[in-house]
Amino acid sequence: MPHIARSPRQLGNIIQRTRKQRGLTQTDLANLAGLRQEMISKIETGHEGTKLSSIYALFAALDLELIIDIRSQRPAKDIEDIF
Amino acid sequence: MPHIARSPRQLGNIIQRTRKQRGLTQTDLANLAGLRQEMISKIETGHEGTKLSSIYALFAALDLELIIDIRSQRPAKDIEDIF
DNA sequence: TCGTTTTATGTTGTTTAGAGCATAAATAGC
DNA sequence: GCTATTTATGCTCTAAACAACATAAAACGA
Repeated sequence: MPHIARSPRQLGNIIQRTRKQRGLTQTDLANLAGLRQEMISKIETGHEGTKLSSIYALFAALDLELIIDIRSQRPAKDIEDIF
Repeated sequence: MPHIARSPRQLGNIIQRTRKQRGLTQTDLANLAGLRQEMISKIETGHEGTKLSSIYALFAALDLELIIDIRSQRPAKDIEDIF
């Protein structure tokens, strides 16, 4: 199921949730993505300055995909990722 | 219609296309997003090092939304954003 | 074609990401 | 509770983002 990431904070939450679903620690994920554990920690807590390359590295490691859409009026269902 | 951005390059293409649909120049968009025209140029051509904050600023200005999904087997239809 | 607008490129200075390492804080298991 | 694991914080250093300004290159319109 797709998740809307309206902020780095929400993006971090989604990454964290996915990582845990995969049974990975921050260190595991860091190794998979070629990053460091400290950076995963920052990203998961909503770091604004993260680079695109880091995000894509994480997505590849977690098998996630980035989709862009028009911020239209969506079904109320999507009020799920608020925090 | 949603677009998959599998790389900064594709993300840049989507941003550029949306900007033109809105009838904006790079300078217009830069002003809207609080960035500089040179940066829009780099982002649209696929700059890997762009910061999340810049991407979100652009998305807000263009009324775009970021969605995360599992990179599952999608309908072949989505072979549209390849370049 | 010429002149204008738009986009790409280049430079310098400042800020910050991220590596690498240490360690503190928090969490989980017993 | 205690211990081990995991996550968060703090440090220095190097590389790179971004602002700001200039200007070249490209695209557009009469």
